[in-house]
Amino acid sequence: MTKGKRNAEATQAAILVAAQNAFTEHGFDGVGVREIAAAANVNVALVNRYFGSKQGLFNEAIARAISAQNLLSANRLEFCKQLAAQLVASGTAADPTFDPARAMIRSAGNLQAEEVMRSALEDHFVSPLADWLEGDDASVRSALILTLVAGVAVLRDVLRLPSLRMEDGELEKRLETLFASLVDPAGGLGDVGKSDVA
Amino acid sequence: MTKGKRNAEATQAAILVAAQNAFTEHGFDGVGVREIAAAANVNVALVNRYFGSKQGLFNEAIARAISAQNLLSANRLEFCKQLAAQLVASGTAADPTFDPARAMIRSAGNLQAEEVMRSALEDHFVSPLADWLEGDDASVRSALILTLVAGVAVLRDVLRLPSLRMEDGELEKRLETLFASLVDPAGGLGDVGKSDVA
DNA sequence: GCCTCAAGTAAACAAGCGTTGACACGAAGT
DNA sequence: ACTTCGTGTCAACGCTTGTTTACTTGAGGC
Repeated sequence: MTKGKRNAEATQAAILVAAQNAFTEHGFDGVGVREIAAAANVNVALVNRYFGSKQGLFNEAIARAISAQNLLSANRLEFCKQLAAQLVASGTAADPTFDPARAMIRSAGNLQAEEVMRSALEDHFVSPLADWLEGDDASVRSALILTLVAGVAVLRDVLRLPSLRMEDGELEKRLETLFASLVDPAGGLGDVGKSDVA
Repeated sequence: MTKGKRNAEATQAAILVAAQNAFTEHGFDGVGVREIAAAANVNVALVNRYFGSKQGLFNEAIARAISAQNLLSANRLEFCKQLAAQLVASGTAADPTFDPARAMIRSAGNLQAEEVMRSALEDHFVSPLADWLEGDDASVRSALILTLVAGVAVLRDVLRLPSLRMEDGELEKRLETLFASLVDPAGGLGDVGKSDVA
């Protein structure tokens, strides 16, 4: 099957991988199809042949990424720990890797890309997570968990904000705590009798 | 001074406003200088004359916005309330308005824009806020507050994630709680049941 | 009036973009 | 051997981009 030459499957895969890496680093508008094709050692025209358009390629890239991860298997405490750990660990790879979060943030300027990302995140992240949370305002709490993930992706992985790139230990602990307060249906909400900040 | 015609000051202002609105809606790469000039009822060449380049125009737009807001005057509780309220209120204006957060998110794909935004946020938001917080890990806590702001900007204002666009009351309450837990140096960290105030 | 310089205009530049159609290759089917 | 068709190549299309150059217009100083 994999002959190395004249193999459509391998070519499509190569294009997809190159596109994912490129989108991660430069976003949808920041990279051209010629660059992607060159990185995949493939002719430009093949991008349009196999994926219809640059937009189609982006859609496919996002779709593959979203449907490939599942964090909901662990118990509630483990979920918080794993999510926090994964967040502070991301962006540490030396060689360019596909990071869906970064790719999405960097493509947030494109209107069509926004649409793809909205439905992908709502259907494959917020909604399942809300079901799993199983409490009051599960929808809002789920969305707020994604909010933290997105915020970290923006400031730490994309903008590389100095304050978020050191003291990883403290950061991870704080994130874990925040997640925990959102996983718990009560979650520090309730009456303001105690815990007063003034 | 303001004669309506052949007024350099007014022209620069018009270009800047048009640019701010355009960047808010389409991001740096999503809008052309011709569109901006047209929206400002101004010739294209004047953009480069008065701001040097499209990049210079963007820098000026961000710089003006960042140095124009200050939320740190209130006490700690009020700060949380105001920030949460401002977050859920943003993006409700009917006519196009300049929203620095949205403009930045939508421009996150551009490398030079990233640099401007990084230093602007670090110097004029995270750093002052960290000083104001005055506790252990003030830097991390400050950055995490901005993380929530950025996350909401991404998901609610840019991607318009359905889950974050309803139940505004609950959302605001939850955000306020999260902010409070980050403003408080202990902030739910450490052993359970304690919430000492400095 | 006249001169001068800032303010505004028009047109073109060079480069890049996504996309497409016509063509060459190469292996499999008969 | 010859046809067939999926695969890959090449060159160009039309369009948009940011920027610049040469030019025209307008208002104030003398």
